[in-house]
Amino acid sequence: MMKEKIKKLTARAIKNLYKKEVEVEVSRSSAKDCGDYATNVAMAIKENPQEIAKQIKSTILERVEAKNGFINFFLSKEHLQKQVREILKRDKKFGELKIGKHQKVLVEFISANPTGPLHVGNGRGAFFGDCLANILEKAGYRALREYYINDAKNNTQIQELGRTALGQGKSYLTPHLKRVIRRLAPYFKKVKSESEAGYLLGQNIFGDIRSFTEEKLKIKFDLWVSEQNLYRQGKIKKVYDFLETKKLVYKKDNALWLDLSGFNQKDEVLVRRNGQSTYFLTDIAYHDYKIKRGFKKIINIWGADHQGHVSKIKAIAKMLGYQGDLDILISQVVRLKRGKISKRKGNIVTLEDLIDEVGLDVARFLYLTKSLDTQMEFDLELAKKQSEKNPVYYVQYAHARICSILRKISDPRFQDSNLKLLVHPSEFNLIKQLIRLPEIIEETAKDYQVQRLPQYSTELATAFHRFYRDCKVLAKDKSLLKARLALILATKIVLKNTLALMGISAPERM
RNA sequence: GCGCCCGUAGUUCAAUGGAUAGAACGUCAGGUUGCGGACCUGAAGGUUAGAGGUUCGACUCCUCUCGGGCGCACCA
Repeated sequence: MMKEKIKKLTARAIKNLYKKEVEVEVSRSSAKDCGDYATNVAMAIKENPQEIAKQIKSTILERVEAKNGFINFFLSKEHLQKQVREILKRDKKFGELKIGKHQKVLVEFISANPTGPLHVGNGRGAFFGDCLANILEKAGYRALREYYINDAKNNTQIQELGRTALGQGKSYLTPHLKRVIRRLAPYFKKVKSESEAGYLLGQNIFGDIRSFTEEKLKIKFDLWVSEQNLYRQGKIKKVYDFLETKKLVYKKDNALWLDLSGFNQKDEVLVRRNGQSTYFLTDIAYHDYKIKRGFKKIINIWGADHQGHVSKIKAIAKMLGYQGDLDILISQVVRLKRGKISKRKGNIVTLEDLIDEVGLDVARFLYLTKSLDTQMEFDLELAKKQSEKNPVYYVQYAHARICSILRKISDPRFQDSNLKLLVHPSEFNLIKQLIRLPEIIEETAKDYQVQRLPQYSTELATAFHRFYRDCKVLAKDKSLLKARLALILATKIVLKNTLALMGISAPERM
């Protein structure tokens, strides 16, 4: 990639001049008239930027300039023109990187409890997790999407669910829950205990969630890990024994506690007075199971209400000897314009309601635009209104526009296009946007700032719409037409790949 | 009280410690005898909550204050 080449060129120049080895940081130029890339290395090492700039020469660079202490790099026209062919050649693979080195990464997300349908808060983690997994795959990792099901018969919430199913519970019955219970009524008659009933009900609710995520959210999990299975397979007991041999377990008030003082955390109960394991113990077992599967990275995406749990699970990972990276991301609260979302209150708006209202593409885009750790407000009415005039459609329209032009071209061959004919500023501007995709993927795979994607897609679409205004594709000149045909085909590829990363469709007509 | 997150344009949100803090929507003013006007151009709109500090340079890092959110269970 460009950045790497420029880094090397600059580092070599510095080595020649000053005989030092330095780490050069190269970024996109942020200001106008400052070229395509820039580095602040001269300021960092307190040397003369002009002196360094003069030393750098390459065919990919038209010129190198020092300005305000920065060194600015201007890509050469030939190099840019060539990139169009590169994109066409790589097609669906354009943007793929090798930085992941085929290492296994686990992305666990949603993992909502079986208390009802997914709400708008779950949507955030859902789309974020799915998109992040897409990006990691594109960056060369092997990403596994996982949903953890809290379905154990031993689980207090499941038991409460069972009481509810048997008509003895005191929790609020959502219409959804009522429906499921009615559906299962004949089975509850045969059930022996509340935990059996709860388990049965839980399985059904998870079944609903599963088909909802697959069919409506278009998210395919690779694995649904069941808490109850962890019990069945003896994983809970095994990890408990491990902690005990480490002498980290002690008894107090007839309960068994985990000593976390070594990690500067409050101790936690593992086994209650009544003999039942806590969620904390099963979660340790679950993470042990994650670790044992050999992931280089483990990414957990949790809701804001689990934030207190983060440092504890990180401590646990250390305790269990995990060597990879454990990243726990907290998705901050999603608020509707009126009131906040809470499962305990009755009239929550479900994720399904939202998607029915604005459509999946719009929903995905609106969620993804915001950084995960800012609280976001979701104004349903506004989203609905915006569904007419909407950033998603803006991007999709660019794709549809290209398809519309393509329909008018009888001979779609582009292999012999003379790309040197692409010389208009709007053409260069468009190409410069196209070649950003690999950089976007690289950065996002590193820092998980997924909101970069919708932002980029908008900028890409803008570059295309401007090109469309300035340059007629269906030109009288046959060779010019061919060159521009190649350019719009490349644009189509990049738009499609970008939208695909977000899980958004690329329509041919709108 | 303690811990984590946040405070940026009228609104919703961006901005690897870098150059003149950017988009979208909204508002106002314009544009095609053109491949789809779901488009394009321009304008107005900011003391980045406030005060200190760190440094060549701070929306970004540190400290304090104010304001909002979320945690702090033998719930998950």
